[in-house]
Amino acid sequence: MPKKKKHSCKEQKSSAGFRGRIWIDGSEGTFLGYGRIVLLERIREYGSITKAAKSMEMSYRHAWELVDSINRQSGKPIVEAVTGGRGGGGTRLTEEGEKAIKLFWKFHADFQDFLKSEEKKL
Amino acid sequence: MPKKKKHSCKEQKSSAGFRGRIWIDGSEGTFLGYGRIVLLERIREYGSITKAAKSMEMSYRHAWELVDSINRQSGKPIVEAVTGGRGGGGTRLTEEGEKAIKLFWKFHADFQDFLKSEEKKL
DNA sequence: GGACGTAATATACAACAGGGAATAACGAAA
DNA sequence: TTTCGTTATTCCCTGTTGTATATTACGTCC
Repeated sequence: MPKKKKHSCKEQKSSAGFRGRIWIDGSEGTFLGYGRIVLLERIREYGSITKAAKSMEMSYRHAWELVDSINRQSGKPIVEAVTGGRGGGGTRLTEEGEKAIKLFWKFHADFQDFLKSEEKKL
Repeated sequence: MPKKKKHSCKEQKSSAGFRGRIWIDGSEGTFLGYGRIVLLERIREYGSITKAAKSMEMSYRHAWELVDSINRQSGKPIVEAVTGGRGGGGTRLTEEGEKAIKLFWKFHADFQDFLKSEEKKL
């Protein structure tokens, strides 16, 4: 499992001076943000919270808390964990999770466009 | 000096699920954000970092560091401090500071519109 | 039944941001 | 010269946040 580039705020940064961050809120505050989305994608890729966390240089505990927060705030489960069994189990994304990721990236892309348009106004 | 409402993230929150925060970047990272702008406006109102900080329930130390960061990253000074003298001195906004505040609020208003339009797309 | 690797959970530890308090410097006004 | 309230600066303390570590639970495969 190769280590992937750690998420940093710079990935949110536009070329010029205007910057920002977006989230989708839930009942407990943040429901989905950039970091959580990356985590979900890594879980999809590795099928394991443990491996996903390691690939982001994030502690398992933190990753698990994020996943738990996401699931608690979603009507339908976003990720489903299997414990025990061959390989010890694992975690997979639900169809609802895929839809949530798509929704966030659309929001994110629109926001990048917004930042660009703001900078053009200068 | 009456205590004013402390800034909280909720002031950034839109009615529905889409939320976000914006900043204007400088050479050291954040140059102007929501909290810094409120601080500048309080300084304009009170003519004093001490009073401005108290009105926001922010420590003087923190307020001074923010002001210092703002001035360091701006070509022209944003706030000018006078030390000593009757009343101990004070701090006032420069014309450049006024322009910076206007610029940020415009950016902020555009962003609020953006959030609203995103929510309408749902 | 034992091994394996993961989820789930608790506890202790480290790092850091920010708060609070203390102090010196400052300079006009009385 | 003394007074005054502010700026500027330092030091210590605390709360929070996340890390590291250890332990238990789990279920399939050998």
